[in-house]
Amino acid sequence: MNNKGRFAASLFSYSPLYLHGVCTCTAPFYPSPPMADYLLELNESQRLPVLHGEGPMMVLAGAGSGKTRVLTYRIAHLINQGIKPYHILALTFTNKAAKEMRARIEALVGPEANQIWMGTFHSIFAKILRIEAAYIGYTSQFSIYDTDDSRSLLKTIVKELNLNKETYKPANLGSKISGLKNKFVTAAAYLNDTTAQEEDRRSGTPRFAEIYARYTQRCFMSGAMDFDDLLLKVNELFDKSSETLAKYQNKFKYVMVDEYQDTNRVQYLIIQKLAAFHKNICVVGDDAQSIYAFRGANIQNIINFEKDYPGFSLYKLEQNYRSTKVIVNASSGIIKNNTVRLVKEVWTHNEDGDKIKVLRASTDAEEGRLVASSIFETKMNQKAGNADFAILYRTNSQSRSFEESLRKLNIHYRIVGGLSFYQRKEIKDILAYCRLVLNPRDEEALKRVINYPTRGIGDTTLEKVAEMALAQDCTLWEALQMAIPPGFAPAVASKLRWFVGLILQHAQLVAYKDAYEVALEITKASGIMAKLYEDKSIEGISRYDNMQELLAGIKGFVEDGQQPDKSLAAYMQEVALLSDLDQKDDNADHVTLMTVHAAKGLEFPYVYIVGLEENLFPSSRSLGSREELEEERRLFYVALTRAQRRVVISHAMQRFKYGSVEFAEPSRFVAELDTELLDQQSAHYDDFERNRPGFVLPKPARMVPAPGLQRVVSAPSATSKTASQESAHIKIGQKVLHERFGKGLVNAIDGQPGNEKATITFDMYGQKTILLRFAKLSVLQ
DNA sequence: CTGTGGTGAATGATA
DNA sequence: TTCACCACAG
Repeated sequence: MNNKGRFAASLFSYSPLYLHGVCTCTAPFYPSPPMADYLLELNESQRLPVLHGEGPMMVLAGAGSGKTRVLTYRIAHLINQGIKPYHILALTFTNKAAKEMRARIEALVGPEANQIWMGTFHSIFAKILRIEAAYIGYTSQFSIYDTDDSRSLLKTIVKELNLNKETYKPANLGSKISGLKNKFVTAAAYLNDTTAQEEDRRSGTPRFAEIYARYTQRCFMSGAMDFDDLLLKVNELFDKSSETLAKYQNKFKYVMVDEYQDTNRVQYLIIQKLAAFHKNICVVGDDAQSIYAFRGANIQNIINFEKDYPGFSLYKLEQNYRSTKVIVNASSGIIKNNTVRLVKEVWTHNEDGDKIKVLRASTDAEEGRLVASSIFETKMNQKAGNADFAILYRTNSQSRSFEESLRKLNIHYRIVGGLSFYQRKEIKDILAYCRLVLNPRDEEALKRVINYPTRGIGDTTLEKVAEMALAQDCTLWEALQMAIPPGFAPAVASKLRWFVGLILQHAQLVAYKDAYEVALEITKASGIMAKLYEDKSIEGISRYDNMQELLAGIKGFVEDGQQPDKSLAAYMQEVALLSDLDQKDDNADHVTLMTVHAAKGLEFPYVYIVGLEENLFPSSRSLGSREELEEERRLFYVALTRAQRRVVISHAMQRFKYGSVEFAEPSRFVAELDTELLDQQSAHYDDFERNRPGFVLPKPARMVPAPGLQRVVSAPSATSKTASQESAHIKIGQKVLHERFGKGLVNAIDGQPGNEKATITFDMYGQKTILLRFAKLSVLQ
């Protein structure tokens, strides 16, 4: 009857079979009305999913193909068709994306757009959990533990169990627990899993199961959930109470999921449950942009989608509107090196555009200078503004050299990510007071502030209280209240009493004062304000300013007309799940510096992808498995596809790591770029580098005059040995030594002169194809 | 109990 | 390089 099944069957393939049909679909559910204006703004393959009526559907969308647009218009269209906005659930990746989408929908359908349930998985689920908390033994005032809180709790537990903190590192325990939770393995399930525990014994952490169980129990006692719990508990809720599930199934007649490729197992299960009744589920994603496997995202979810909804409609968006042909072709070429892919071919009508530049720097500092001066130059030549540029790196710690160089050229920049505002100590301290006022059982918040500012409640005292809590199997807060008469010197007891009173007093304010008033009063009464005010050091002043900024932010929240609930609880709920990407966008003109992960979903005319070195990008931690390496490659794909007009890539030959210099070689991803799309600039090497033993100077490429502020380095002298000269020595049958792969035998050489590729069988690593231009090879015998 | 200074370990991306 | 933790002196 239809051909959907056939397409569904060929959706996933290890050796991709390209289908040229752009889309398969049934006729739109709704009889075609006179086409609304907004539908004319879409191309054919975008319009079809927008018009899709009921029933499950998936939109596979290439980068820059208008995925968000489709989602936005589809929701708007549903509302125009008479669907009530509060029957629509839309799950996005960031709060910012949700906000923007809501604004665009509002422009199409009017103010009722604010009734759509739209937000991140975490924020929507937190909202549901606040409403339904009683079903799972929580109150609606539960706290949300961030990563630091979780780690600190784990640390306490390890200490309580008298375990070695070297073998049981909080960070490792935390990520293991998170991984389990995302795979839907609860502590109870883990305790029953003898195989897993056997594995723990073998790996030297036999008591892991116990720690996991205790962690879970302590979170529960503290009335707290960690990030993973926000998902896990919703699932638990729906399992426990079928009426609650039915309520939400009925409420959310239409379920939309953006960035579906980045959902994990628990998210998948919840979506499946919610959509089980109406089956009006619409997922949008791009397998090539799946970059969160490390936190449990599972490509399997896309395959499961076929199994769960065998008759689903598949739509593909393959026309890229964002980037030039060079960029589209380069990124497609990169992603083709992955074996696991879905069937999709991205193309564009856009102009060819500039070739991709590769900047080579001798050091990370020079990389910063080269990139900054290239931005400077481009700004002049192209009349571009700062905001047209982005510098994307693999790790946050790489930002420094770019910051310095940009600052020297007086180019304004903004760093996204890294230490966010809400992660700063002074901010977290104030928020911990707020948390405590709302939920005094919150152990982590309590430990954080009971002696901050210092008020004579030291470690010994706290330890005593903790012992009592442990003995009585109650929370610190409860122990604190009953502990006051016995066992404490009168002076200490009165300090404890004072603290309890402080919290209780403000807890009462919550009922009738708004978030700003409560926060301001607790900041004053606790002594934080005075403490921060006293400190007149540079950092101290900035801490005080941050406090003021936080208070101003809370005031802004309270005064926001859009915000119906002005309570402290409402504010805290908002703030706990903010990510750095959600920062209020200011319109100032600055270059954006961020990780590639953070750049997902964004676009910039000029994109600099930096630090393209082995062991950095791809990360050294990814080299162990094909899956992880392919994720790195998708990450590079994401980076490339952020660019609209021009991509510049850079790498350094040496960089600072742990405060000392490490040598680096160019990333394999650079070699994977089609050389026809590359425009190589000259390399800059200092003498130190050139004298390094075993160093082979790459083939000098076309010299490009450095911009005025750039130190000009002369071309390699005639006496230095170039790679092309070196590679001339390399013939078939030759034995060679490679810096990383060791000894090998050359089987074949092909490619253009100056760009030869050699196929070499290495003793240790097997056969590899290597670009001689990049390889550090020396000839044996 | 508090504050300081020294030592040692860590840098993968995130809600 | 930077941060976290520990020991020690006040």
